[in-house]
Amino acid sequence: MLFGLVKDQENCFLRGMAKNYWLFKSEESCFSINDLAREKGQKSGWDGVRNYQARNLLRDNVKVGDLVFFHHSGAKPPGIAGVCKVTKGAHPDPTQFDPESQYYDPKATKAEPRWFQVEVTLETKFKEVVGLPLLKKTPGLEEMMVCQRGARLSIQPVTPAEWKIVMRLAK
DNA sequence: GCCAACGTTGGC
DNA sequence: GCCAACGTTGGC
Repeated sequence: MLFGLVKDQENCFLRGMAKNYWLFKSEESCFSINDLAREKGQKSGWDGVRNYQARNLLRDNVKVGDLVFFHHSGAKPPGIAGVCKVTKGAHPDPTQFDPESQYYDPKATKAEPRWFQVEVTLETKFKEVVGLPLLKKTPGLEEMMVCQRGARLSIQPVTPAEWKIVMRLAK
């Protein structure tokens, strides 16, 4: 399922067609869309991803120019808060080398980094968060990964059709 | 706070 | 390589 989607997107990329779409999850209390808005240039490295499947997507499939839904987890309600754009492709996540960081990984070395990040720049903050309950009851989003029970992956592919529907909900 | 779902670890 | 135990995520 996931593999199929990623494969499609890869093909898309190879054919030089439209950009890919993603959903990145962040705990609202940890790093919210407002935090991103306050960053210099409204951009930030998407650091702290410590899951191999998500890491692989970041490293291999997320490309400059791709568009990303900024999703707040742990919020009331959880939901999509806005859109950002990938402005720099995969590079080592610096927090893995920082003993002071909560994301420090003593097994990672600069020669062989284990974790990667991309840079995202804020594009749009939605007037209202598109809440997960609304996503779940919207026709056409039944298969959307974030709507699935137990879908913990923090970097998720989004289909163009799903993207369009969510953008319509945001207006 | 509960708990389901999922990932990781480590003994064997 | 299996699988039980444990830890984490994240909706509710």
